[in-house]
Amino acid sequence: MPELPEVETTRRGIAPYLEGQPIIQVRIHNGSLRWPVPQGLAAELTRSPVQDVERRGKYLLLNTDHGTAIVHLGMSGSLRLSDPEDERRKHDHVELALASGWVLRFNDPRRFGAWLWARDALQHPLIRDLGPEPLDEAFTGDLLYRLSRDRRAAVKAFIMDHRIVVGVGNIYASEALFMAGIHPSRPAGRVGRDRYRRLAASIREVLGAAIEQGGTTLRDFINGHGEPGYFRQSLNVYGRAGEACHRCGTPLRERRIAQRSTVFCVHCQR
DNA sequence: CTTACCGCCTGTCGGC
DNA sequence: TGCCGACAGGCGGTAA
Repeated sequence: MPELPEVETTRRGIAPYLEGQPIIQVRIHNGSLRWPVPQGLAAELTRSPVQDVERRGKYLLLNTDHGTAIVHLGMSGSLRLSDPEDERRKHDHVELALASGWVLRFNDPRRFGAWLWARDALQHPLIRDLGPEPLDEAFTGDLLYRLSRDRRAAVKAFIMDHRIVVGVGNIYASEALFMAGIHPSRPAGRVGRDRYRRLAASIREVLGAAIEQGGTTLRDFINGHGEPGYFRQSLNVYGRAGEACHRCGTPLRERRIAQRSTVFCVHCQR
């Protein structure tokens, strides 16, 4: 499941192959994604090259001089560069043929992903109201503290709300809460300033480490070149229900919080 | 305003 | 071994 580190890993993998490179053809094999792929996408993308590939939260922004393709990987989406000789795979829904000969292919079995077009991506409704980037300086524990006053929802749901901070999905929210020693069910408004400072630091740390290791591959995540990420071995709680806590040995518990399975240590997280 | 929940979709897994 | 239902989940949308 692509979260911020996986999207960033993808961005780094594909950017050098896309930037400044004319797109000579766009093929849409199945435009029935989360939203229909807009009719005009192919014409826009072939009009002028992508100048740079940017990331905002979990959105990839393929910026051209006249607009931006907004790409989201959803749950099961991936982008990979391939040789045009290589056969198209099942669920390769969008293909960009580059002047260099490479083909960028978007594969997405569950089709929760998206390809959209915007003149001004930062003003697009999906992007406009997003909170700060967790690796930017604007993201601090004090910000979390301020925004969480009077909130009764679980702190885990709070940090997964992308109006608060972007890019923190189910895996890394669980990991950051473990690292900070905060119980995921605790109401957001009942976490103090110092603990939010620790939580913000944990979020930055876990996301940063995951990026360095090329993301987490559970089943299907691959980077822009079809390779897995190696952060999975660093996970302390996610996917480890019933196993011993790495810190104290207590068996980890699993609970659904805000419709998401959540693993935590009752001893280390309060 | 906040919070809770639905549903999109397919692959995988456990139970029988 | 094969079938089937449950489950996974990012996230917008809607209802309360």
